[in-house]
This record gives sequence, structure tokens and C-alpha cells, in this order.
Amino acid sequence: MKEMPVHLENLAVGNLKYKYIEDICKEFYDSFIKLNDYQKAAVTNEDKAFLLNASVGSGKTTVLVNKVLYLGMVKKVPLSKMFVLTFTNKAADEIKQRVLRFAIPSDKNPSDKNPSDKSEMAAFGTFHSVARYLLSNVLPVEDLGYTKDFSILDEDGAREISDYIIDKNGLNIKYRKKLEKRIYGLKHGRELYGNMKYSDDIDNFAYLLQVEKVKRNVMDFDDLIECCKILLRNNAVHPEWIIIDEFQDTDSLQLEMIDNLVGDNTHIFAVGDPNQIIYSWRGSREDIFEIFKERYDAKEATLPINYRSTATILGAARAFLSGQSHLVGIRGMGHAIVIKKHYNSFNEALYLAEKIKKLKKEGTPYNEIAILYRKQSHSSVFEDVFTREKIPYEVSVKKDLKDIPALYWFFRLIRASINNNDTSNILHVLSDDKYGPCLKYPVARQVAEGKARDGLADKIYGFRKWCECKKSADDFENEIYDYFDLDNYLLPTSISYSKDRDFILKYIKEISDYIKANKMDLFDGIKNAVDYTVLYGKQVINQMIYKDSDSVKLMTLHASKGLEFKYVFISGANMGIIPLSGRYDDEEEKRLFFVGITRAKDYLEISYHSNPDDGSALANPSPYLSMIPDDIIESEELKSRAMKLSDLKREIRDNMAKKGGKVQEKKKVIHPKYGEGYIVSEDKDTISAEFEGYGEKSFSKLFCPLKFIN
DNA sequence: GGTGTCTCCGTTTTT
DNA sequence: CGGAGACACC
Repeated sequence: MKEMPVHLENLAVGNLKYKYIEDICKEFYDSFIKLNDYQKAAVTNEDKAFLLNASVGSGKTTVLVNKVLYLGMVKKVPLSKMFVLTFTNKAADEIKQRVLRFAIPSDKNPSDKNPSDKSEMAAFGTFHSVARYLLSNVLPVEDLGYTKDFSILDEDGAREISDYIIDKNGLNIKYRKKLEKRIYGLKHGRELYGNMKYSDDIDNFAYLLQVEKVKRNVMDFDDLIECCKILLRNNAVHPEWIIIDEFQDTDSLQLEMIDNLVGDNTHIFAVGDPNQIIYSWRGSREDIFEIFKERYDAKEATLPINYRSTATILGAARAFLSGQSHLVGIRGMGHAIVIKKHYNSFNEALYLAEKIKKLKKEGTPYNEIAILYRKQSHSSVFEDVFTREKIPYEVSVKKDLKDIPALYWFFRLIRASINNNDTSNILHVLSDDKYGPCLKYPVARQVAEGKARDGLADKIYGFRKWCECKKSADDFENEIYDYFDLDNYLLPTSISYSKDRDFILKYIKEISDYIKANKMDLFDGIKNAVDYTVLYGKQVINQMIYKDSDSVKLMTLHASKGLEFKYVFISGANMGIIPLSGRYDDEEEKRLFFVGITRAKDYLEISYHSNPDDGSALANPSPYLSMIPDDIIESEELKSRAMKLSDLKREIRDNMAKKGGKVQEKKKVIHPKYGEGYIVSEDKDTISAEFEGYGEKSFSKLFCPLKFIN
């Protein structure tokens, strides 16, 4: 396997070997034939357990899709007997979409020539969504005290339950702001404040929390996997094939769930890249590949050919690979890697704004441009400048349901209505101070306990009945707004009213579409659609907000994993940021940088700041920059200003003395972000001004944002 | 309630 | 290294 030739001329020989596939299924063969030898071997491999090391950009998803097609069309394994597990909904969706283009004979109807049925792919999805599917359709969740229509708890919900328990039981909990982290630590066997002098009620709290969740029939994300894992022990669910994507991100809990899914006749096929382990702080582990190989006695192979990046970019990437990793490119050298020194991130943002405008003019869509940085906080400068320069951008992560308060309120109203045990949502909907009846908290509490009444609460409690006599998704779509009398509750006089209303109607439409697409009963469908919103979180909202608009992508290095762009700009590669201070020997930081580099298809530019505005950054460049081979770097140092303010002032005074002129009156300027300031110095390229509260900033004259007042 | 001392933590975030 | 939180002591 490992000796498989890279040279393409050998493909013909390989194809002869696979000729039988054409006889069985021409349609699949046409897709299969386009793969390289490594990919073909992985697709047709039928070892009991197999580990595929897929290097960056090596066509991992294509292999996964073809694997599913091969099993379905050639080996006649029904889709319903396959589990395809991913870490993001996006990845799961892509695989499903691509599989759906083919006709795979179904379980129920083996000779079916129609396209594959989506419902056969219930176990294609994220670990969490597959766990949810099993818990509400296959496993006896009642054994754990739940009912099949449990709902999924989001962060806010979890926090509210915690507050409730602490309040009600008068518990003594320290470090409450870090409660979630502490519970997480407790679950994973390492307590955050293990050596507290005086312990608190954390153990008792953890127990009561679990009890309360069962009582309310809600599960958080971890509970989904945990419950599934427990129930699988005594209830055999053994697929014929388990296919796992991004295997390097698997945590212990998920590994246990997989263990319990594996039966005597189960095949496991895991695909991942050990060079892209960047989430170990979230539970994924560096030894996961070793564990897998040992536990299942797995065979192993590599996909070495990178189709994505130029030879130059791969040359830089290789410098960050550990051990004997192969990474073979097929593209030409392309543009050199550009390393730029900027005064600070503001200057860089101005520079990038111009650069991006130019690229756009030359025909590059904004979508092909990404700016990557280490911390979320680094995005704001780019946001400010791009807004002003009218460059459309999208910050990944930032937008979710909570950013549209009215929609979030409505979402909780629906959740309260489908699960009347869910008191935290009921309370919230009734006592919110903007939307709804805006009851005082104690009054809302009384209503929730049945000791008082309220019009909206009656609708919440009557919702199930209403659904049962209405029946159709169309009725829901047309009447739900009036059923809850939303015009009354959504502040019709507020400025945001029409937008709020719009979002809610859109969301109602989404729910209705979901129910129709999945051919579900109304009540069940709404419940499922709402859980889907929790599981899909941001994606649902993002779709509603930016329907495939062309925009520059701003994101952290972490968030960039799995994506690719023609132009990639990595910003702020300073000592203390990349890698973070105190983590100079941390391999994970190196892998993170590797992930960033390998997002670029054609052009990669890395910057650092001579006067960084992030407090933890030092003024010198990241040690990683010197790891990139010199001969592929084009370093263009922007003129840097004197580092110390005092030096700069002396310089100015000296200059003035030389000129022999009087000290001129300070020129007053206005800057859109820093406000009023005074010119301190000026030369042929740059201009420096001092702002109260911000200190001295210098700007390139080419795109100077300053307004001169006198 | 004010003050001094000690300890922990910093950043990344999907589901 | 600096801030937040907990705690002891007065």
C-alpha cells in the first residue's frame, strides 16, 4: 500500500484492475475513474478497520463520497446500514448532497432506480445529530428517565437551569463564572479548582443538575453522546459500515460511542490528518490514531497528493510537518510567499482594503479572499475599516440566534410551547423585558407554576392541541403568527419592528419547509425543526442573513480548518500571538499555523506588526516565519516608524531645529476611529498624529483616513 | 468593609 | 505579568 506509485502513467494498470466495477455499475465507474491510485485503493478497501491519513487538500471528501457510493452501488450495502460521522453539519451536508446525486438501491426496494432517499441517510451526520436520531428513534431512552420527545439544551438554557438549582437548594458554588468549565472538568476527571482550601457544593450540584435535566426532559450536547453511549451497551445497534470524517477531532466520549456501535460484522473506516490536530483543548487527543490502530488492529494508508496549493505554498507548509509526513503537490511554483511588516493592525487593515479592492477589480471575487488571525479580538479593526471602505465581509462565528433578540425570543416561545416542562424557556418568554407580556419575574414564576394566568402562557400550554387540530405545515406557516398574537408582543412601535417581523416570518417559513421536506406530522416536525436549529446553530442563521453573498471572509485560524481560498492573508504573526506567549514549544501552535498556510491555493501573505496593538504581542516577528525556506519568500518591509514615542519626539524636534523654523502650530486632524488629534510628524510616505487615549498612530499617505481641520 | 495574600488563568469554539 | 476571585484577618 505504502509503495503505491505516485506517477500518473501507472493509472492505466490500476484501471484494468478495477474493470469489474464498470460491469457492475457504469454510473459509479465514471466517477471512480477520475480518482488517483491512492484514492481508488482507499475507496475499494474492505479491511475490517482502516485508517486513512489524508494530508491537506488531498481530496478527502471525494474519497468519502466515493466510498459510500462504492459500498452502496457496487457492494450493495444499503445506505441505512452505514453510519457516516462528521464533526460539522457543513461536512455532513456536503457528503449527503453529493451522494444524493446518485441512485443507490434502497433497503426497502433493492431494484429501485430512483435517486437515493434522504431518509435512508438518518445516520449520516454529526456525532450529535446521529446520537439524537438514535435516542429518539432507536434506543429505549426511557431507561434513563427521558421520553422520546426530549429536547436539546442550548447554552443559555443550561445556564438558567444551573441558576435555578443553585438558588432553589441554596448551594454554595464558588467561581460561578467558570461553572461550565468546572463541570466539564469534573466530567473529564480533572477538577479545575482541585486544591481549593474550602470546597463548595460542586459535586452535589453536578448530581442535582443531572436530575433536573431528566425531570425537564432536556439534554445538553454532551448528554446526547453520553446517553447514546450508555444505551448502546445493552441495545445492539451495529451498522455494517462506520465511516468517520476528521477523525483527528474525536474525543474520548465519541470514541466510546463508536466502540459501542461496533459489532462482529462492522467495518470501520476512519479518515483524518494528524497534522491538523488543533482542538486538543476541547477534548481531541494526539494519540487518537495510535489508540484506533491498536484497538481495532487497523490497516493504514496515506493520501499524499495535494491538489489545492502551489508548490511554493506547500514548500512553506512542509516546514511545519512533524516526522516523515509526505505531502506531494501537482501544481507549479506560483507566486512567492509574501511576508509584510506593518506598523500595526490598523495600518494593515488600510493596506488590505486597498489590496482587496484591487484584486476585486482584477476579477477575483471577494469569496476567494480570507483574512486569518489568532484571536477573535483581532477582527474588529478589519471590520471597522472594511465597513468604511465598503468592502463586504463576513466574520465567521459571530452571528448566532442571540444576535437577533426578537427572533431568539420567538425561538424560545416555540421551544416552551412544544415542551411545557421546559420552565426556563417559559419563564424567559413571559418575563423578557422587551418582547412578550413583560411580566415581573415573580409573576412569571407564578404563571409557570399554574398559580396565575396569562394570555400568552395559555397559548403556550394550548399549542399542542392547536397543532393536533391544524395538522398541516401550511396552516402553521399562515396562522402561527396570529395564533400567538405576535404583533401585540413584538413592540410594533420599535425601530427594529419590521426587521424583527421579517426574521420571524422567515424562520417560520424555515420550520414549515423543514416539516414538508421531511414529511413529518406538524407537532413532531416543529419539535424536530427546533432541535435542528439548536444542533445547526449558526448555520441556520447565517443562511437567513447572508444568502450566498460575495464577501471577504474574516476568521480565526481555528475556524479556517477545512476551507480553501485563492488568496489568504495571515495577520499578526508576531511573537506572543503565533504562537501565543509561553507556548513556543507547543506542537499544536505549529499545527495551527500549518492549517492557516495550507488554506491558500494561489497566494499567501503573512504579516507581523512592528507596533502591535494586542497587549500580549511582542514587536518581533513570529519564530515560525524563519522556518519558511528563504528562497520562496518575498519579504517587503513597510517603512517602520521609530518604536518609542520619546525617540520619535526627539527626532521631530531635531528635524525642526535643522530647518531652523519656529515650532509650528500643531495641525489638527480628525480620524474616524480615534477622533481628534494633532499631527506630530510627516515625511514623504507617512504621516503621524497623536490622539488622546490612543497615543501616536502613523498612516500611509496613499490612503490616509485623516481629515484636516485647519 | 477594607486590605493583604494567595491561586489560577490567559487563547482557540463545534455541537 | 496582571487581573479576578476567594479568603483571612482586622
